[in-house]
Amino acid sequence: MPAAAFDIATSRPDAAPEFSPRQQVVLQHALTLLVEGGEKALTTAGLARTASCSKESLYKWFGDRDGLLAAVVAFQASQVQFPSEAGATADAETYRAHVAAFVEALLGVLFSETSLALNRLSIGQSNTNSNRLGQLLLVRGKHMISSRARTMLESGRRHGLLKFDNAEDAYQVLYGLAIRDVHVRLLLGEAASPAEQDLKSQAETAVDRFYQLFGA
Amino acid sequence: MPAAAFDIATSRPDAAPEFSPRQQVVLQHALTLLVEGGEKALTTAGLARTASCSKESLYKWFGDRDGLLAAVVAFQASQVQFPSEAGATADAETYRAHVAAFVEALLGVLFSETSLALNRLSIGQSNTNSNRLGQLLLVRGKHMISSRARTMLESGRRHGLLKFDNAEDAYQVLYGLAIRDVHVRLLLGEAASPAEQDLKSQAETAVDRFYQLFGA
DNA sequence: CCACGCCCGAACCGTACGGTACGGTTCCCA
DNA sequence: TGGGAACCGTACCGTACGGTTCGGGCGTGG
Repeated sequence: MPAAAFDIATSRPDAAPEFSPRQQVVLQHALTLLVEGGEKALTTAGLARTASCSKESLYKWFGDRDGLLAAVVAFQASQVQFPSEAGATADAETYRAHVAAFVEALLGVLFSETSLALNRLSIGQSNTNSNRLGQLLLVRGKHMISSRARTMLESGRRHGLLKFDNAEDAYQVLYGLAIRDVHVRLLLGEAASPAEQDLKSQAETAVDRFYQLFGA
Repeated sequence: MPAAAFDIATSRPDAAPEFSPRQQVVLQHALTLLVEGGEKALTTAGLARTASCSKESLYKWFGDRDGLLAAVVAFQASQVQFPSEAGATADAETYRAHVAAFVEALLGVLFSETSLALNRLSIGQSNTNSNRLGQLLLVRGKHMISSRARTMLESGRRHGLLKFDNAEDAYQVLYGLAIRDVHVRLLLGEAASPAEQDLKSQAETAVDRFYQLFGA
């Protein structure tokens, strides 16, 4: 076993994996294969052919197929970034707009084909491999977003715009109002309805209802 | 190809598949294997050994492995049933209790290991096989429940207990308030927190918030 | 100019698993 | 009692894919 094999499980979640440019190109190809054909479409031979690299290099870089999958997840997670919260002090309207923009961005990420493909992959593997992929997706994806959301909501509370006891709880409600069962239905392969594709208005109504529950 | 191969895709969704008792036993074994070890644990040879039947019978009954998986989904869907709505006329408190009971039952089903295993399976396969499993799960599972929920909510509206424009929309909100992102987190392999395991209180708070939004 | 390292492409190996074939047993029904 | 249907257990086949090995090309540094 090469010592340089990719092992995200033991690395710090905030440590950047720092893939080489060549590796990033290969990982992007892997991502494309995954989005197009699901997990079974991502074979080592197929990726080597598509990305014009050798299987030997794949195994040198990523250790084994599981390492490759983990690298794909980590790579894509590193690509996603949310709009950083603008100035901390803001009036009620712009704050609410910030919240709506956050929700819209969240919907945009979760409903993207890339995110769906990676979620399908991780969920499909979640009862094998001691579940590395699921943990990875949760830590690098959901938990990052959740912590970002909590600070946003806490800021709203400090400014007297929102009222709640538990920021995590409030975020979960916001999430539920926005996502409902659409995420799971998309994961199962159902196409989004036209109304569900209008992310902006979806976000608006979710924030409307959120303010009915938690507005000060 | 045997003409009797199991093909749910062309059968009416409300037509009972009617598996023979022997087949039901085998399907129950298959379900157990799936819950314990995920999809890769369900091999034709393994199932034949576990269920003490021959691979030849499996192929005669279900056509091929995909037919077997579809049969497992259909079988389990036929096992789940919700508490049928009690008397149509009810005062406000018992109606609200009905809604809470419905939500609690919904949580109980969705968070069960069996449901999670089948959802993982269907999601993992959702970009192959022209997506039979996902369709099956949606039609026999989610859509059934959703239609049941809509009639329940419509009844509440007729009795002047709830107020909304679109029953489907209202149900989606109720779903989102109750499930939030717990379902996906469980699908990804994260363990439920103690609070999340208290289905009754989870359902109560969800219904509380639902009434804040849609109570008459 | 040579040596070394990196990498590509292709051939190769082992295995796991889907699917099939077949002999033997049990049970039903004429 | 004979024949057939259903079924079990097992052996078998083909293939796809993860993983390894090897030869050759290309750039770099001494």
